[in-house]
Amino acid sequence: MTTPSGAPGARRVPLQQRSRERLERILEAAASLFVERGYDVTTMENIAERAQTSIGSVYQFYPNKRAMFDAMAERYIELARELFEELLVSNARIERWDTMLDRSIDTFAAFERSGVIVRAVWLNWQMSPEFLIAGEALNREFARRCEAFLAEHAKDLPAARRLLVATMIVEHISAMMIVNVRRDDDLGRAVLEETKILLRRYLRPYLGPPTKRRR
Amino acid sequence: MTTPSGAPGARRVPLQQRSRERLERILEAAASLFVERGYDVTTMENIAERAQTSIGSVYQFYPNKRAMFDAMAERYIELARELFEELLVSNARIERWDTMLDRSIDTFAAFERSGVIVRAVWLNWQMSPEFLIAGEALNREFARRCEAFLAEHAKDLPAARRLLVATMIVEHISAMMIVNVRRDDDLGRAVLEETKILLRRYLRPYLGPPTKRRR
Amino acid sequence: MTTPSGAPGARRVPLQQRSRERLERILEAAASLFVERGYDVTTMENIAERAQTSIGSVYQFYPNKRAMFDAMAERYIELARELFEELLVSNARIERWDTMLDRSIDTFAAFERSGVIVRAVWLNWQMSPEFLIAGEALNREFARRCEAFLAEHAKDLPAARRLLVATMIVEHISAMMIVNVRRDDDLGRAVLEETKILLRRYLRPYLGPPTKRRR
Amino acid sequence: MTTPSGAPGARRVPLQQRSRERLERILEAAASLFVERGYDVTTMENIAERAQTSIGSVYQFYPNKRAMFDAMAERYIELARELFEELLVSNARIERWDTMLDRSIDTFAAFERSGVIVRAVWLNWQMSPEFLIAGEALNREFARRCEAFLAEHAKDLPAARRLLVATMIVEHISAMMIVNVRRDDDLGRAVLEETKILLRRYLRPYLGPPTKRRR
DNA sequence: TATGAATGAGACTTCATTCAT
DNA sequence: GATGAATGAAGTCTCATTCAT
Repeated sequence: MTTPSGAPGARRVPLQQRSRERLERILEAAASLFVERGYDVTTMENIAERAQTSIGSVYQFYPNKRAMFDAMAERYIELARELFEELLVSNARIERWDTMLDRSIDTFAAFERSGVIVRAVWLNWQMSPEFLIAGEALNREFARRCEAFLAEHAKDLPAARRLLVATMIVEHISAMMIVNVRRDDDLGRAVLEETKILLRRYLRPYLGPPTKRRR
Repeated sequence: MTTPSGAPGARRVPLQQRSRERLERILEAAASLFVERGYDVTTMENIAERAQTSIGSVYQFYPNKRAMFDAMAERYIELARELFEELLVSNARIERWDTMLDRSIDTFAAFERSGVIVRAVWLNWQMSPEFLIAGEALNREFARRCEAFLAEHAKDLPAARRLLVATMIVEHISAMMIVNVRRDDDLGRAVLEETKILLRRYLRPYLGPPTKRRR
Repeated sequence: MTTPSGAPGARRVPLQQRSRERLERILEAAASLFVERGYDVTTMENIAERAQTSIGSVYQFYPNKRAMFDAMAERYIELARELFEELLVSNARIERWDTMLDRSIDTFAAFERSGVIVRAVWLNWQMSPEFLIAGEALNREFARRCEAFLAEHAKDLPAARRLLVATMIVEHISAMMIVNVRRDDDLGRAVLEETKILLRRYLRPYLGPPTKRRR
Repeated sequence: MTTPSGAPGARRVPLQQRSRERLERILEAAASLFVERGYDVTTMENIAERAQTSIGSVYQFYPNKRAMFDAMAERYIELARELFEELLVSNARIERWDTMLDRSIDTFAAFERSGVIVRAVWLNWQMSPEFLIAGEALNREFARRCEAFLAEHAKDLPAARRLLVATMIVEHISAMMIVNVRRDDDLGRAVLEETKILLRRYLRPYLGPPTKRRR
């Protein structure tokens, strides 16, 4: 956040072509290992090896293992923020809430599939004990936004239940994202698709038939 | 499996009152740490300390950390098996699928709340990189059973989609169990309750109105 | 040496039948393990197990592992001393040095074969780094006695070489005893027999033809 | 065997001057401790300390204590093999068996004195319970070679006794090598010299007067 | 006294991090 | 910068010894 974009949290911002490539290789290597084995179990040696560099080079860019993850996380957040803005804009034009839901899930899923780094951050936020708090905070944040949406659109939902329903949406989508990231097969993709149906059926009584509602 | 219940996989099965208490303390300590920090990060020293014993005592009972977890897992499986049998019996008497669903979720939730050891096993199976495979295998097994149920009851569901819907049920419940275990507050419990509603709405088109179906 | 014979170095001198038996069992168990695996590698647990007692009982008799070995060693020394006296007496009656040599080797070999405890002490004195000094001291002592014998009988041997020849006798016999203890087959026994021949041939130039020499 | 000489079985083969020195220091430190205290009793910490390095450095080169010893052993074997070939060649030119014997003993003795590593391997093969089997196998191998020699040259020795005499030669030389290694004083060296005499006298009846025999 | 559980010092080993080349 | 060797704190595990029953 304090460092310029491109290598947030990094020790040194590489300007040379060579260095930038190396940094990218290191980050990808680390991310893929974090996905495969988890943050705790991955060693710095592992990372250097997969990145085809020396361990010294890894430390050239990041002062420690945690900083590396944090750098990924910042990149994740930055990308997610952009995505979210776009999503808001594009959703603003949509009239039906079910389409918005589909669109949101698709967008999020596409994001999660967009790179190892994103996957690594998501998976470890959600699953590594080290980062549970971060992951939960994130979900809470999402839930708050959802709640706002419900406040505006779910006229049939009592205010007292709004947070609950919002949490449901977030946690179920979040869980299915993990399934999606972990199972790279057809079923994984199908589950995501089916989740749209599931949520549509779940939310209908709260949001009403997905006809044009706006104004 | 060959050792008596209560200390499967153990090095030594304590018969004295004192020792049994100590073993229980160690197991509880380990389990609570596994829940709080995760399996990988928890050290044997941590466990001994929280159990208020020496590290030597821990090793008296289990030859290594993994064996300890496995012992918990065996206990989990044993209890889960019993529970499952009971559930089958009690479900057999129920006519409405939505009641069965509620009952199943309640039973599972109660089980998960029944002790730290159960929680530790569940959480780490689902979340620790060490055990991901075990956790996935377990979910697959559950899905298979669900599939069989759907084959019998979900007349409106094409065979090709059965595995998908079964996977949905399992993964969503499983995910909410994690939420339930992790958030020990009211919202945690409410989420679980709401999941019953969610699944009822989701499954209705497949299983029809929850009227008496049997014969 | 300070404690009464029967259990030298022991914590407690067992008077009861039961206890004496147990002590004997422990000592035999320890000795056999010391022979098989060596002193360092043998654990107190191992000993208790093979003696079919508890580890507590072992400590009832000996305050620590070393004390156990020392007790065996004292027993060894005591027995060896007796043997040596007898040997001197019996050798006194013999006129031919080769017969004396044979007799000595046979006696020593028989002694070494007389029990595990003796074997354990010998082997570990000669081979365990822990006890090397003890073993070397013992050999030096033997060599000194041999030297005295040579001084009297080996008229053709210059005084300057006496210690050397004595050392040769001791070290070669000692080494063959180890072979004898380690290899319990025919070859092991044959080697010992052949060593008599070897030493006879070696010593003849120093001690002259083995005719009656004694006045 | 696949790694270059100097660091067989090693984790990492150092190419830098500095590292090679360090490795050598570690190996020497370990060897000297193995000689002084024996393999079992020597700790990795001891080795690091004497080598004036950190324990981590020791593990940089060898994954564990055993691997370190094995590396030494490989070096020993390699050197011994060369030596043996040379010995065969040089012996081929010699006509008298006693000269060959002397030469063999001298060569072996010089080898044993050539460095701590060699001494450490020999001593521990012959004495540490961990390696007894290796040591015995080695001696058996030597004995077999000796037997072959006797088959060709000891016309007066019945075939049935060949193995025995070969075993005698090997075990006696082997034992004296241990004496030689352990006692670094004049007597130690003298014993070795005297052993030549001993074996000459012992073998003469089997091999005849040491005149030219060949062809 | 016999038992065996409890203890903890100390050995082995890994790996994040530093540092010399 | 890049490299990879060096470091040592920290974790795993064993086993001699003590202690409660």
